[in-house]
Amino acid sequence: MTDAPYALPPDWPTTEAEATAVQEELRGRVVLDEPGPPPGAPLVAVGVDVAYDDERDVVAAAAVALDATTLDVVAEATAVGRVSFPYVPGLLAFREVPTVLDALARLDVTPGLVVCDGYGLAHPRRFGLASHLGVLTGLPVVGVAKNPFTFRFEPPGPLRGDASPLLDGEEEVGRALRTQPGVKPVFVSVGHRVGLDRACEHVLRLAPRFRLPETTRAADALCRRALAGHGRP
DNA sequence: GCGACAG
DNA sequence: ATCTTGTCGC
Repeated sequence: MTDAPYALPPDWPTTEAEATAVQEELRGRVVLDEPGPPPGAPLVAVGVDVAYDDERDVVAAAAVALDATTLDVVAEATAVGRVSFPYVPGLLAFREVPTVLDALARLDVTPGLVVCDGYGLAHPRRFGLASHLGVLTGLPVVGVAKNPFTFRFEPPGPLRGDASPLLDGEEEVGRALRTQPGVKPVFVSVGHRVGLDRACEHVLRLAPRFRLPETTRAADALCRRALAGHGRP
């Protein structure tokens, strides 16, 4: 018997109370003292995202692997599942992780870095979607969100690459990063096995032209296609 | 106690 | 997340 790649734990929760307990358990296994993949070296960066059909209770996930230097797509995978958890702020991971793991398992390359929508450390309990994905896969994971959630920040400078701390009180839980000049920043936080400095360097490199990193854009487009192409060939 | 709150 | 056309601009 070999272990399936990226399998869910046997005690994966279905209720909010169970989820809180599982989250605490996983949080004890996060690794925050690794610098992460060096920005200069060759890297496969994988974007993951999900789309929902609330009518049919269906969720589609996509994983798209890019060469982080050329931004060429080197692999793609999708997975479709049932929505098995409600949207609860702070517990987003339990809604998205199962189907995302399926998509990652179907990818025929090993990710050097995973980029997901949402947060890692920038989370009420310091353990968001990116953190869950990191601990469950063992991969370096960074979270890139479009909104500041509940956190405060001073607007970063206007230039591409300018950044400012994302703050929970006095604590820097992430960074507001300007990926395009004069455009609203994205909100970067670390998930697992990556430091914030390198996380921002990678995100910046992955977003040479648009606000969101190409990993996110590619995964977003693919999961929407997967959802649409479901139910009628 | 209630609302706000990533996707 | 999702509901949603054309339109303005580089």
